[in-house]
Amino acid sequence: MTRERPPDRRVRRTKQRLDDALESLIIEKGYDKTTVQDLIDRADVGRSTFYAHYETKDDLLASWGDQLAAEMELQMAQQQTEAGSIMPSLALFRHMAEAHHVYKAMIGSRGGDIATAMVHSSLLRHATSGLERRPDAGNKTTIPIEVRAEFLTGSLFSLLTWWVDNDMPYPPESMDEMYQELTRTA
Amino acid sequence: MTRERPPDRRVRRTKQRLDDALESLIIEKGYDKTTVQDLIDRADVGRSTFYAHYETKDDLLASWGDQLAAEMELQMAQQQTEAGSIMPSLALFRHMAEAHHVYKAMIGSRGGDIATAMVHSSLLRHATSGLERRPDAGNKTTIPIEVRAEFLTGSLFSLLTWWVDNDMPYPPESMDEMYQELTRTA
DNA sequence: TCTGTATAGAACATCATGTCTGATACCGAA
DNA sequence: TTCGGTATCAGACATGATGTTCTATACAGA
Repeated sequence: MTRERPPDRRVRRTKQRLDDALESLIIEKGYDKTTVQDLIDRADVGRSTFYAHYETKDDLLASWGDQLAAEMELQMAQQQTEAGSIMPSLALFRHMAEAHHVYKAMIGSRGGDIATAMVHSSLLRHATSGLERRPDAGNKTTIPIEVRAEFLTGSLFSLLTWWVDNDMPYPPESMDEMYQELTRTA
Repeated sequence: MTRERPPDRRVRRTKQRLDDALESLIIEKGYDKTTVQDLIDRADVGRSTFYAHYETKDDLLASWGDQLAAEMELQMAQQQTEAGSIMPSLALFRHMAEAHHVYKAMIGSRGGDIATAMVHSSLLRHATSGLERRPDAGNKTTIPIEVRAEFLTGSLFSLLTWWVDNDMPYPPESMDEMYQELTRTA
C-alpha cells in the first residue's frame, strides 16, 4: 500500500487555473476553437507546464469533466434513494440547469462528445441496475434489459440536450414528468 | 431560369474519386484521423484540385453525407406511405444494416456528429409531421409535440447507434418492433 | 535552512492546412 | 478536327497549432 501524498500546492494552483481557463474558454468560444495557446495564456501558465500535467487538450477536458461527473453522481445518488423512479432524471435536469452555460456551449462541439461519452456509461449503469432491481409489476415485455436500458438512457439524453439547447423552455420538474410519462413503457 | 449545365466529366471523376477515398478511409482509420493529404493520396488527386472543389475536409464529408441521406430519404418515404407508424424506423434499421461498415466506423468519431446532425433534422421533420397528421386516438397526453418529436427522434437514434455499435445482435425487424413498443406512449 | 521539484521562457522540430503559381491535359462545342 | 475554356497537376510557400527540450529560477515542504 503506497501512501498517497497530497499534490504540491503549486500543482494544485496550476491545475485549478487551467480548469478555470478551460471552462471560461468553452463558454466563450467553444471547445473546438480553444487552442492550447489560448488555455495557457488565459491561465497564465508556461507552455511546458501545461504539458507537464496533461498530454493533450482532450486530456485536460476529460480530467475537468470528471469533476462535473462527480457532482452529477452525487445528485443522482440522492434521487435514486428517494423516489422509486429508475432514472435519476430530475436530478439531471436540475444539474444541467445549474451549469447550463457550460453544457449549452458544449452541445454541438466536439467537447460534447467526450463529455457525453463520459456520462453515458454512468447513466447506462444506473438504468441497468435500476431495471434489474425493479419488481417488474405487471410488465410482461420481452424486450431485453440491454435494449431497454439503452432506450432509457438515449431518450433521456435527447431530452436533456434539446432542453438546454432551447434555453430550457420548461422547468426541470415538468421535463422530468414528461420523461417519466414517455418512458412508462420501458 | 438559368439552365443547369451538367458538370464536366473531369469534375465528376474527381468528386467520385474523393468520395470513394473518403468512404474507404473512414472505414479504415476513422474520420478524425483522416487528413486531407490522405484523401488526395488515396484519390490520386492534386492538392489544389481538392481545394478547387471543397473548402475543408468537413465540406467533403457533408457533400458525401448528402448522398447517404438521399438514399435514406427514399427508403423512408416508402415506409411512410405503407404502415401507419409515425417514424420510418424499419427503413432506417434496414438502411443502416446495409451500410453498417460506414456507420460503425463513424460512431464515436467526430464524423459521427456531422452525419448525425444532418440526419437529425430530417428525422425530426418526419416525427413532427407524423405527430401532426396523426388521429391521436384516445391519446390524452398534454406533452407538447415538440417534446414528443424530440423524444421519438432521440430514442430512435440511440437504438440505431447502439445496435450498429454492437454488431447488430438482432434483425432489423425485431429492433423495429421493440422501438414501436417502447414508444407506444408517445 | 536545505533539498527536491515545479515553473517560466523560449527555442525548436514537426505536421496539417490552405493559397498560389504556371505549365499541361482534357473536355465539349462548333 | 480544331479551338477556346477550364480542370488538373506539381510544387513551393505562408501560416498556425502541436508537442519537445533546455536552463535558470522560484518555491514548497521537511
